[in-house]
Amino acid sequence: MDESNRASSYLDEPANSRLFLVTSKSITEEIIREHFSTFGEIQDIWVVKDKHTKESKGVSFVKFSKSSQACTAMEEMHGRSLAEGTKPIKVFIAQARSSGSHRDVEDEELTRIFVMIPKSFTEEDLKETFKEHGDVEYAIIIRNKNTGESKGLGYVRFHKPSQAAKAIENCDKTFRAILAEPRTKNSSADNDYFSNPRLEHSGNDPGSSSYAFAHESSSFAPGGDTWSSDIITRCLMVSSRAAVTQEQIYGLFDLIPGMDFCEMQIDQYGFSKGQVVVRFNNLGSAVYAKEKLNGFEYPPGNRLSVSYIDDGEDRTSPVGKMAMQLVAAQMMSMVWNGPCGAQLMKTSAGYTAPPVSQKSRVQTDVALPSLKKLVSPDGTVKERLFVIFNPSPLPVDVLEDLFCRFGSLMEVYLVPGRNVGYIKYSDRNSAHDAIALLHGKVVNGVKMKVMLADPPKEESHKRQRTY
DNA sequence: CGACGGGACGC
DNA sequence: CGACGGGACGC
Repeated sequence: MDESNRASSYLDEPANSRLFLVTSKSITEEIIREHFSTFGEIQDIWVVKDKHTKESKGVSFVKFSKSSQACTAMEEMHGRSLAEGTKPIKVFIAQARSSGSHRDVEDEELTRIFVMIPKSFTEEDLKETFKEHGDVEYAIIIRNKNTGESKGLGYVRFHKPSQAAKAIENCDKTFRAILAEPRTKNSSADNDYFSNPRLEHSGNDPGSSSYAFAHESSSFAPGGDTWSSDIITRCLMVSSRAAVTQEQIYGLFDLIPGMDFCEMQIDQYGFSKGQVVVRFNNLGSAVYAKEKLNGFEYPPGNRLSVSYIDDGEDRTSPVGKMAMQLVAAQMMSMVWNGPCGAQLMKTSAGYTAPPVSQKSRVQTDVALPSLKKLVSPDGTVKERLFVIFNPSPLPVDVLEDLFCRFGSLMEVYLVPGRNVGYIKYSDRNSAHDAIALLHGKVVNGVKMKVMLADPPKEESHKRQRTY
C-alpha cells in the first residue's frame, strides 16, 4: 500500500471512502486495480483470502482517498464483470470497521445531506445552490412548525451517492454539509447539549436548569445591596444521594480559593450518610461555593445540594459581599484555565444565577448602564466586537451581563482555548457604545480590549455567512 | 499581542 | 450468496 497514506487508510477516513466488493474467487488485486484506479487515488486494496489455502474468498476491500471516488467507482462498476467468464461483481460502500455491521450500506443513506444555511434561504435557493454538485431530487428547509420560520437547516437529496459526496467535499464550508442520518430511526440527534442559558431565561419547572437557584432569590434583596435575614456562614453542608468520597468533594470545592476544611460525615457505625461539611476561611468563598455548586451534577446525574450550616459566627452581610467579589475574579480565572475547572464551568453553566444576583457578579470601577434585554440571536448582525481578555476570559454569563447593557445584544461567543471572544449586536450604536465604555477596562480582575471584529474569513466568494 | 462554534426531519 | 490483513505511530 502507499506508505504516504498508511494512517488514513487504516481507518475509515474519510467516511464512506472504502468499497466492499463481492467477486469471483479468481479476481486478483491486480485485476481490481486495473478497473478501479481510474476513479481516484487508491490507498489500499485487500483481497480477503483463506488463511490456510490462500484462496480468495471472493471478497475484497478497496480504499480510496475520497468518498466521492469510492461512490463513483461503486456506481460505475457494480454489476460489471472484471474478467472473461467471471460473474458480475457487487460493489458497496463498506461498513466502517468500527461499526461491526455487515449490512449493505444503501444508497438511501448516501444521497441525502444535511446543511446549515442562512435563515433567509428558500427551498429554491437551496436547490439552486447545490445543483452544481449533482442532480438534486429535492431540497427542504427545516422550519418552526408554528411560525414557519426557517431554523437555518436543510436537507438536500441527490440522485446518486457520488453527487452527495461531491457536495459534501466541495461545497462552501460555511454550509457544514454532512451526510444526513436516515430519518426512519427516530432522530436520536434531537438532543440539546449546546444550548446556552440566556439572561431572559426564566424557566421554573423542577429539574430544569434554573431549579437549583429558584429558592435563592430570597437570599438577596431584589435590586438592593443588602442581604436578607437568611443566615450566611463560612460553613457548608454538601449532601449527595449517590455515593461520593471526601476526596471527590474536596477536589470540587477546592476549585474555590479559601477552603480550609472538608470532612465526610459518618454515623456512629462508621458509615457515610452522603454528607460532607466544607468550611471556607472567608464568607465570600462560601457564598460563591454555594452559588456555583448547589444543584451541580456530580457525578453526572447526581445533583449535589449545598446549604449553609451554622458555625456560630459571621452573620453580617457587607463583609460577605465584599469577600465574594474579591474571590470571584480568582475563581473565574481558575475555573476557566484548569481542565477540571473547564468541565465544571461547562456543566454548571446551566445553573447560572438568575438576574437577582447579577449585581454582585460584575465587579468593576466602570459606571455601567442598566441591564437590557437580549434580542433574538437569529436576527441580522449589524456589528460584531472582538474582545481580548487578560489574563483569561470572563464567563459567558458575566459577559452577557456586561455587554447587554448597551442594548441589542444578540450573542456572546468565546473562542475555545483562547483568550478572545466575539460579541454580536443587532444595532451598530450598541456595539460602538460598548467599545467606548469598556475598551481597556478591568472587570472582575480581567482586563479587556474591546474593538470591532474583522469580518469572518471567507472560504469562497460564492456564499455569504449567516452573520 | 489576539481571530471564528453551532446541527435533525410530522405518518 | 458475501465482511476485516499486514504493518506499526513515536511519548
